[in-house]
Amino acid sequence: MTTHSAKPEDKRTRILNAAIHVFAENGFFHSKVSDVAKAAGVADGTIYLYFKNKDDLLISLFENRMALALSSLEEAVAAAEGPEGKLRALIRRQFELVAETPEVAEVLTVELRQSSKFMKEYSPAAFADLLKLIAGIVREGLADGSFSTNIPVTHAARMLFGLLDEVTLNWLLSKDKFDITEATDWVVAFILGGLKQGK
Amino acid sequence: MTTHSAKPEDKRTRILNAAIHVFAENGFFHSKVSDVAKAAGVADGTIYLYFKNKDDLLISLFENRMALALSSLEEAVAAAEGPEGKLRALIRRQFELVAETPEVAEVLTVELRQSSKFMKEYSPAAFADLLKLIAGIVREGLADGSFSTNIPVTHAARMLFGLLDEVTLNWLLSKDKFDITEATDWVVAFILGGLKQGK
Amino acid sequence: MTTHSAKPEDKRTRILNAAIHVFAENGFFHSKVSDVAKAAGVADGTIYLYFKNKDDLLISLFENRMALALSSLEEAVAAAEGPEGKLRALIRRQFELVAETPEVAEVLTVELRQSSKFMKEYSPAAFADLLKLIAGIVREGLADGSFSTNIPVTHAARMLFGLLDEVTLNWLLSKDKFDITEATDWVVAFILGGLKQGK
Amino acid sequence: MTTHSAKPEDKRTRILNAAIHVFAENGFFHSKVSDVAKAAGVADGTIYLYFKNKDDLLISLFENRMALALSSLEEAVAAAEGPEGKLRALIRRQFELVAETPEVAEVLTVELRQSSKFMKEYSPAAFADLLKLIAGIVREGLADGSFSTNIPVTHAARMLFGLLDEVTLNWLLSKDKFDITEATDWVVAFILGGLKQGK
DNA sequence: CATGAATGAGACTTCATTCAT
DNA sequence: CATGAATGAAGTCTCATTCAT
Repeated sequence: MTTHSAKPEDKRTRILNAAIHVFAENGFFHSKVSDVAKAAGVADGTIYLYFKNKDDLLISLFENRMALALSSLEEAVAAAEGPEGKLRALIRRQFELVAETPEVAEVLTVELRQSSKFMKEYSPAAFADLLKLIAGIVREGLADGSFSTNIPVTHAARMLFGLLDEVTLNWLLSKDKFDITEATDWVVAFILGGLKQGK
Repeated sequence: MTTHSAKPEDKRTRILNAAIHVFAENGFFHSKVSDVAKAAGVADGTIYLYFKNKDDLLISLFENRMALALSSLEEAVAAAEGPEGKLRALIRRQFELVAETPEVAEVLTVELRQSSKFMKEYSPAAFADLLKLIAGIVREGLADGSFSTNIPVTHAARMLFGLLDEVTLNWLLSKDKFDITEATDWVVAFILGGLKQGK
Repeated sequence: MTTHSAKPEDKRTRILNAAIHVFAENGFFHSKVSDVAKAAGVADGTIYLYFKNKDDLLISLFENRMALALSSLEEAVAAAEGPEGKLRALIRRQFELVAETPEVAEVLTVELRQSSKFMKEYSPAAFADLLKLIAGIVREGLADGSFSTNIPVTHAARMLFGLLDEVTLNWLLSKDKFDITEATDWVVAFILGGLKQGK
Repeated sequence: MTTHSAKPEDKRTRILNAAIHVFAENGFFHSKVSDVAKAAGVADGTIYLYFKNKDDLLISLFENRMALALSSLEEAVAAAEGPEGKLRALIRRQFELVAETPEVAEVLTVELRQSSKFMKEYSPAAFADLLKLIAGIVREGLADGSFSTNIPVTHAARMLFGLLDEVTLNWLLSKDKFDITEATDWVVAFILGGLKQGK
């Protein structure tokens, strides 16, 4: 009756997964802890055995999922050749992730902004790492001559992130989802050539 | 005393201004209606004479401020020459607005995203108009040969918006604000030339 | 533009009439003073020039309408011959009044009970007068031998009132209103002969 | 301590009992949910674990108490012989119930009328059953010749109910309560013989 | 007299969190 | 470890009443 295999970790994960669903559906503020508990199939009080409070649940979720996303992106980048290839791989993988787990993307995209404002101090480590990943590619491109710009690298990285972020959000909110491959092409083209590409 | 009696509009405006402050400071969900009332120097109940409920206050605020921002941006664009000039004017004015009224920018940037998720259906008309403004410039540039890209115009416009949006957010959250003029230059450079500018 | 003929009394009456409508529709507790004002075509504050507060409005309304109803009932009774005739006249007039002004009946029937509980001490004078009117008929009937009962007259009067009251309420709440003449016949028959009439 | 742990039903019942007290004392509209909670010895929020809202509390109370009263009345009627005996038993039991639990009677008598107006559609099932019980006795009396009237049975039943209801209310509001036995006698006499009894 | 914008006390209700079992 | 009934603080909103015009 009781599966002994259910390690504590399992339950923590189940709660996080449930939280993703619930937060993606209703947003963090409109979500009730008891909804998460119900979705996770645990009692309300159980949440508090694994998380300090509701905020901690959101933060843990960010950390958990951003780390996952980041490593997936890093993996894709690592497997690609050259700055342009890496950039394309990064963007493509990002869109793949979004398409595979839109609920995760929704929470990360929508709630993170809100929260990083509130908890002001808070900004998930993985977020900084993502910026670093992007910056690294840009830096590499500048070094080997693939890219050429005098925009400070960190700012360029942020702009790239914002661009991806917005396209992601747009995709999440749109009814008739556009095609990921196409999206990748556009974004890469835009990033590489700006509005003067082909020139 | 100065102006003989406060017209209704005055009070509504005062409440909206107060709401901007309060929402920018604490975020919409952490703000209490009574805080807005206090900041506006009116009784709690007075809020409800001008707005249906707390949500309506936020929506009204969006509508009001986005319309103002939009007309300012349109004005700047209208005064500029050529697609590139217009693009630069748009971006520069955007950053000027952000620098002048960071609280407004904060609410529009942070809360709007959250809200466009919840009120899903809701999206301020002015937001669509802003996208149209951007798209118009891009289209003009494509027509006269200033720009050249095969990215669909609406998607390009969205990407431009996301890029601006993110840079804005980054500026708002950063402690040591970067210089607007520089920001304008970077962003324009990035948009026009992408990472291959100069090539 | 201003009809000078609108004597203060007119406005007071207008407010009372409006209150009848509103209270009958929504009940006293669910009715807003501003609804009454709107229905009366006056400003909210004007209500307070004629009535001390919301409760006073209800009380005044009771007094006003019960007095009207009472005098109508008294008139009907006075015009009738003999105890039986008077009883029948009373009952018939009661039903006529109910049919003519159901809203008034509704307020008097439904709200008065509630109120006589709250305002415990309060009980409109006209109500006592109505009981007296009924008691008088009973007493007259006992004196001339038309009636014969050893129930104390005041209690008999109360029972008669309750019976009428309930039939009235039933009529008000029922969809397919029964015929007044028939109702009169039944009630008179019941009162005169009880369940053993004809015996 | 006595009974090991309070079953949920216990707490629900405690709240209902508290509500009776509070509503009888102040009336439904003037009663605060927090007053009921205080009287029940529970937290405000606990009320909402057992009842949807304040209105539901009142409705549940009606249903609960009317059902109890009805079964008591039915029991009394069942134990009596013949239509007259049953009628007398019904009336006597009604007055006994009122004397034993005047607060319950007060709520049922005063608030029910108000409510059946508001919640218009709402009318407790037990109320209809009570009318059926009365109608059954009348019908039985007509069948065996104990009673004789050409008033439609359902209307007769309603009149009987109204009569009882009013006498009950009168007793509740009067200071020097009359004697139940006498009241039973009067009412029975009135119902059986009308004002012409003895004839 | 009349207005109606403004007030602000207070009610209902929600829900994060606790803790006895 | 897990539960989920209970808590009670806190927030939104209503509306009777006032008062400056």
